[in-house]
Amino acid sequence: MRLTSKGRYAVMALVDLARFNGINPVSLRDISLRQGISLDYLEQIFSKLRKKEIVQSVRGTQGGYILNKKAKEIKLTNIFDAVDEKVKTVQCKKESKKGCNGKSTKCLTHNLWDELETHINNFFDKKSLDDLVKENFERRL
Amino acid sequence: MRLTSKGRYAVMALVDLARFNGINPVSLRDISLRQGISLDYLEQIFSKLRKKEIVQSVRGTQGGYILNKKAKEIKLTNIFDAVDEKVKTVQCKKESKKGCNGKSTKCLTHNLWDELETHINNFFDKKSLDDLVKENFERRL
DNA sequence: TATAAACCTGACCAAAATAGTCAAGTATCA
DNA sequence: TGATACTTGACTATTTTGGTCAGGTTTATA
Repeated sequence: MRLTSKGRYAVMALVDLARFNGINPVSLRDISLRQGISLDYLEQIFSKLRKKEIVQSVRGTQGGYILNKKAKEIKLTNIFDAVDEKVKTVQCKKESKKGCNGKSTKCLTHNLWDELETHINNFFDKKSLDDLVKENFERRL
Repeated sequence: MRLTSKGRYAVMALVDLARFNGINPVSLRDISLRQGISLDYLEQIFSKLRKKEIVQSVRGTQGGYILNKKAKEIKLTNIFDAVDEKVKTVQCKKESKKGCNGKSTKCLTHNLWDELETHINNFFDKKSLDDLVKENFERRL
């Protein structure tokens, strides 16, 4: 089981954005420099975040991104969803008519992974971007 | 984030083994047939399980494997540990002297992954092999 | 004691996913 | 009109995964 860095970068970038979120949009270039994430990669990530309406883009000089909702309303689940970072457990549905392993029943661990998914998602559902900003900078927005 | 099937197979095989655990050892061949897991792959997995003393092997004709502890005492954490299925989150320690991303401080999500790891491990610490056997076969061993 | 069942080990490999890079735009503000 | 910044899509090297394959060793039993 691994957590990929795409999800991690997305969260880092958004915490950074949330922190500097104000009157002016924040450019990806600034985020790239502060967080040490390649600009090209950030663009990929923010493209997805924009499509899921987590951020808004502002084009042109002095453009950049702003949060589309309050930091408190953006849950980590939303972020991971946006960048296709899901908790993928068992792919028991490949041959849809059969159960796992091509047998006629569910595999012995089927329910286990379902429970785990729920467990993890609960964790991410509770955490908001605002929580992370507070934890890191010890101040309210 | 993904869960690999090695961990899943290990759990499946052990649930099967726990169910048929009795006077005679259970052969990998039987497990392979019942669970639809390749024999070669099972051997790799059981080699690791044996090293971590989760199972014992019995050689020779009529040989096979038996559980080394009571099913109730084998937690899923132990199983995943044995097959190197860990919750790997951030590898912030690559350049050990620096923080994440080569910066001097921890990355903004460092604590988050720590918390998540704890959260997931709590889940696996609570679940025992015996729980899974009961869930699947609705009877006590 | 021969033999077959079963364990044991390590090397090897194809496919998929990851973690990006690169190139070529388009939009918009100053 | 030029600079800045977003936008998109193709491409790719590396790593991981999910196994297979070959060649053993051990031991119960016929």
